[in-house]
Amino acid sequence: MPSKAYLGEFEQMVLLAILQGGEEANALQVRRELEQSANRKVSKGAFYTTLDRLEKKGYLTWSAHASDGVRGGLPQRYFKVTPEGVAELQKSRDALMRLWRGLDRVLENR
Amino acid sequence: MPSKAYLGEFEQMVLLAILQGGEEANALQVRRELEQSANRKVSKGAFYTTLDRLEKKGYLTWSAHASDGVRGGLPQRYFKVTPEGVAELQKSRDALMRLWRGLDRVLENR
DNA sequence: CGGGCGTGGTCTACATTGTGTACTATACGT
DNA sequence: ACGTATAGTACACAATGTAGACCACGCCCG
Repeated sequence: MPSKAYLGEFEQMVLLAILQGGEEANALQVRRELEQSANRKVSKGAFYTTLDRLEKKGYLTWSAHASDGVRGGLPQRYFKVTPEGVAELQKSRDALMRLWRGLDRVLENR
Repeated sequence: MPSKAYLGEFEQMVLLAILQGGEEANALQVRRELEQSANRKVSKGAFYTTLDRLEKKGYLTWSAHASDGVRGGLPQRYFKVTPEGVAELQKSRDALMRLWRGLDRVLENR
């Protein structure tokens, strides 16, 4: 019984930021991508909490890789969006696309 | 002091659905638009609650027009997105645009 | 060679947003 | 008049968004 719920606004962005990193994106990379693209501050709490919830829902998986050479080098988490995650992203995107249709005049930010 | 918070996923859609109705969209119209475009059921509760919250934040305004001729014709609410609302929509849209960039291969739903 | 500091990551509490359900009020039709 | 469909309201609760304090680890310094 797949998802009855929809991706939240932030969840969506997190998933997208992971995809932007290509296969296996590491946490720092993702966080940076997020802050840049969305132009907003992302606290650790917000970030990891969301990540964990997305995992629980099956929209992403992760694995820990030893981070060598870096200060305080703990194992880092590397993320990957599952096909289910991608599917959800598609759904959200489609809906937005439809709702934006014809509103370019209004929404175009120039 | 403008918005520190971001539009939620559903809030965004509601605002967009109003815009789709042109100037002054009436509730029923908006709800229908929403259900169609987002392909999801929208309960009255979800709908009006969100509308009220958006109003409180200054992203929309509304007025009541007598609905003539219809069964049980209560005054109906007509909605209008404020410039602030539009600005928020733009922000969200821009962020998503940036995050989608280059992912067409992955996200294209074919 | 041991303690401070800068890491990445965890936990937890709380605010905001998303959602359904039961209820109100008002005219329409009969 | 009265039942009923209709638009909208009230309220309760679930899910998501968010920050901050915390923890464990290894590098660096003395």
